Amino acid sequence: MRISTRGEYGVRAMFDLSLHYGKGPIPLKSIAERQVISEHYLEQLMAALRKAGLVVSKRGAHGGYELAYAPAEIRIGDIIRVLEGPITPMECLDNGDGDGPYCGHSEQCVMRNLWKRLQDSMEEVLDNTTLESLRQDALRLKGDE
Amino acid sequence: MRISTRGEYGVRAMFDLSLHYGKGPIPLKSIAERQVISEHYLEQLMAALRKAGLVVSKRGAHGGYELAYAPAEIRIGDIIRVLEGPITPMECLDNGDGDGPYCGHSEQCVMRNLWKRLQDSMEEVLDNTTLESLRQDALRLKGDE
DNA sequence: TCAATTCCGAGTAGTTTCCTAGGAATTGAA
DNA sequence: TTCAATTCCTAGGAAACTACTCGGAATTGA
Repeated sequence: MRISTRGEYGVRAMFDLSLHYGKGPIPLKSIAERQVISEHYLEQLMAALRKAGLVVSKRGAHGGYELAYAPAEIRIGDIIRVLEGPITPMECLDNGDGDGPYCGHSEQCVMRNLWKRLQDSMEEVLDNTTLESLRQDALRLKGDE
Repeated sequence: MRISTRGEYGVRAMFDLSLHYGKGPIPLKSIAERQVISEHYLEQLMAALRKAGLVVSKRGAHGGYELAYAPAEIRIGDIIRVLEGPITPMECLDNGDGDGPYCGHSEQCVMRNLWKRLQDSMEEVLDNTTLESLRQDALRLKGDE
C-alpha cells in the first residue's frame, strides 16, 4: 500500500515546477538539487511525465522543464497515474471486464465492492488535490512561520 | 498502490471463516480449496494472523482455524495491517517522529499533509468495514439473485 | 496406531525498485 | 564556430520483494 519513490519524487518535482511556473524552463539539475533526488533517476521520471504531456521540455543551453498547464489544472492523481500506473488497490478493478479467476461468484463481488470503495476514496483525495492547492498550502505555511 | 496477494488472500480467507463462524475449527485445506489459494502459502498467512491474535487454531485431527472474535469485531484494516504492514502511502507517516531527510522544510510538510489525507481516507474505508459488513453484503447479494 | 491436521524453517524463480553509466543530440551564447 | 549546458536515450545491475514450493516435526481425535 505504498507509493514508491517514483510517485513521491515525481510529485515533489512537479510541485517544485509549480513554484517556478511562468518563469521559463527550469533545468532538471536544479530541481534535483533542491529536492535532493538523483539526477539521472529524476530524468527518467521527467521523460515519462513529458511523454504523458504533463510537462514540456526545452533542450540545449538554458533549457529545462516546465509545466504544460497551469498548476490548478494538474491533479496529483494525474502525476501518480503516469509514474505508478492506475490508482487501484486490486488489479481486477482495472481491466473494465470482471475477468478475474473468481469473478461472478457473489463472494467475489463483495470483495470487489470493498476494493472499489477503497479505490474511490484514494482517487477522491488524489484528484481533488492540484499542484495549485499544494502551492497555496505552502504559502499559508510560510505565512504562519 | 496495490494490495498484494497476502492482503487479498488474507481478507478472503478471513471472510470465509466469518461465513463459518461458530461452527468450530475449519481446516485450512477447505479454505484453500474454496478460495483457490495455495495451501502452503495460505498457511503462512494464517500463521501471521494467529500470532496477531485474529484467529485461533486447533491442531490435530478435526483441527483448523476459527476467528478469535465475532465478525463484527474484526475490521478489514486489522487484517491488512497484519499481512501488509501499516496502512500508509508513505513511510514518513509511520514512524511518529518526522525524521525523514527533508522534514522540517515547509515544502515537506505540504507533502506530508497530502499523504496524510490519503492515508486517512484509506484507513477510513478499511477500518469502517468489518467481516460482518462483508457478510451482510454477501447475504444481500444472494437475496437479490 | 494412524490419518488429519497445524506448525516451522528453508529455498527459489521471477519481478520490481531504485538507481548508475555512458554517450548522442540540441541549443544559446561568447 | 566553438563550447558548455542541457535534454534525450538505452542499457545494466544490485537489492529487495513477491508468491510461492518443499520437507518434515509435532499434535490430536478416532
